[in-house]
Amino acid sequence: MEETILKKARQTLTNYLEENKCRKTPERFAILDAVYAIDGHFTLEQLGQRMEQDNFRVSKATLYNAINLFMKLRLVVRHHFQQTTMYEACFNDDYQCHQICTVCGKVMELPGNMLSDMIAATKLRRFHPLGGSMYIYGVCSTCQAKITRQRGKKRISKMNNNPKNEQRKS
Amino acid sequence: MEETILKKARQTLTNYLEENKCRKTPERFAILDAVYAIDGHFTLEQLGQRMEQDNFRVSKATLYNAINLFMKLRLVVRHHFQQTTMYEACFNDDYQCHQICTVCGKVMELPGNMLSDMIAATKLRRFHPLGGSMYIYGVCSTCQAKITRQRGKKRISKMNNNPKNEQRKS
DNA sequence: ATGTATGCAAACCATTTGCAATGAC
DNA sequence: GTCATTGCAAATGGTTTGCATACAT
Repeated sequence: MEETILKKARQTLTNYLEENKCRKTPERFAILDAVYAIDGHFTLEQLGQRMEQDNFRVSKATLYNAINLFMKLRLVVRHHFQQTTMYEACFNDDYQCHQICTVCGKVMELPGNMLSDMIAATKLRRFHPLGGSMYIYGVCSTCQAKITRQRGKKRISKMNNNPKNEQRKS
Repeated sequence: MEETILKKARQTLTNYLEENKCRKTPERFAILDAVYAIDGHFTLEQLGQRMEQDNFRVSKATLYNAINLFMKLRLVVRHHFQQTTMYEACFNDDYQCHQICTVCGKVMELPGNMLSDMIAATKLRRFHPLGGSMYIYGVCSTCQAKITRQRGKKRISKMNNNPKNEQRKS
């Protein structure tokens, strides 16, 4: 995570807080720092743990409070993957693409610019777009390979079709 | 909702159940019928209510059981809008686009083919896409108009920036 | 007859809310 | 000093689970 990005994110937060007569509490900035220190997706739990490691304990209420604010300011996005909720820092990166394997649940990130280009090219009448998320579902190469191999052995293709297999967390 | 679509969806379900030695229970088909009888988004609560109106009561566990299966078969998709979870029938409509106003929370559906075209055009190395969802966030025309009007009156632009305003359900 | 699916209630996880105490301004 | 923000605990909403019963096969 680049230094500059964090600095800009902090500035965005500061601007908002000042503009709206909100308080610049140490918690808010500490949480923002933690968010931007994590690379990639994280749960709220993980965020809290990370902060404790840095000797800064905050309540869940405050975490949610801050995260909600950050989402509003588009400093953070939330994703609902299979059974888990994941957050992600997203400063200056308003468009994100995710590739999700419906068999193993693995999530891959793709460059967001393909999405922004596409939205820019689309005529959205009477709507001013500010960002977006895209989720592409399918089968990853690893699972595809497994399936092909299995199909070779058994004719009754059960193992990759039974929904119960994937209703549990990995 | 077209008759044919429901018929095909039922066939997909039948195929799956037979293929996987699952039971063709009346509940599963009744739930599928209800899902496809509803036009657009619905909550699980609403789905249950709709079924009760049709004199077919099912437990929540069974509703979730069926819905999870349908999601797996891509007969249904789930969306997490602001504070509520909404489901949607999606047979033969594997790509859906949603336009979400970040001010009032209104959700508009857009034709999914723009998304499928785009994904088709993208080289996803080593990934076999089966469907996708896209969410475009921004400000709708109504809210845009309100904001412009407000800005004219007050210079302190607070009303559309305070996150607390939108954390409540409309 | 067998074992899968259902219904119910309890458990669980993510998130919000109410309220008293703290601290930024 | 004032009021927004925090922390805590309780409440809420969505979803899953465990277990006894029902029923599709």
